[in-house]
Amino acid sequence: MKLASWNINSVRLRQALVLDRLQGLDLDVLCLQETKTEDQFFPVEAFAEAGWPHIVMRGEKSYNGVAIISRLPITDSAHHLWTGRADCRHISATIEGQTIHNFYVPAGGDEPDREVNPKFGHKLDFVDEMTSYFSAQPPASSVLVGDLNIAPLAADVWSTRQLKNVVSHTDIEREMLLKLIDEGGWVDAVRHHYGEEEILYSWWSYRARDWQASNRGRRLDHIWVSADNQDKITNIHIDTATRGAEKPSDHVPLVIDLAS
DNA sequence: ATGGCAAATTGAATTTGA
Repeated sequence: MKLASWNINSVRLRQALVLDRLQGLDLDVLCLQETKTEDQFFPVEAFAEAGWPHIVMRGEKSYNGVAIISRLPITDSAHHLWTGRADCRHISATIEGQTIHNFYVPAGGDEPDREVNPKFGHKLDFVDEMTSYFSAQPPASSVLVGDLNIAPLAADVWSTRQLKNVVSHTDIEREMLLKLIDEGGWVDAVRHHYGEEEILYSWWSYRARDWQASNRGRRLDHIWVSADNQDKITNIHIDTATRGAEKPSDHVPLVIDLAS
């Protein structure tokens, strides 16, 4: 199965780009985040006509939103309300016996202090709940993908020193994400493939004059697999070129090939 | 420790992202 994760930053605005990448990357499954579209307006017909008719989504107006687009049948789908909120930050689907979890973890606002910034508290609570959830029911035949909004390793950011107090790379977030991987029973498939030293990014800010020249990226998007899937990883690809598309998302697709 | 931007919504300014 060839599966990708991509924060699309509006699926309606970038519908053509999604179709282009589905075809160009020859994907079986695409997990989207930040679709920013209510379910009734999701462009299901366009994807179905192109050969990806199996779609589950949870969207809302303006914010958040997740979807799983597949050319293989989806035999089950579910979601969980993390931190008790009905926001659209998680959906799961079963495809060819694999349970695929698609997450959009809260960004966390600007100030890395939950006392003055409730959004940061929400983010920490969200990750903490994910840890409890997966610790209690260790994943098997599972894949977890998404925009987790945390770059855990030094080689996941352009400057670990300069981002030390910037939300997404603070010590507490880095520790909590590594704890979630460890206690939740996951393997970071991208690091398993590339090692811990290689500099890897999945997001480049819109604010740079030239994203490629400044290259101040962060690895905020992730693909993890359950331990029993570890030896089934046959390839990992970060589709950096997509950041240079016309009207791009600020995130790029991450792709995994998983042997059946 | 940013910020030179972008998207969606409501009606040119605000919120959110990271």
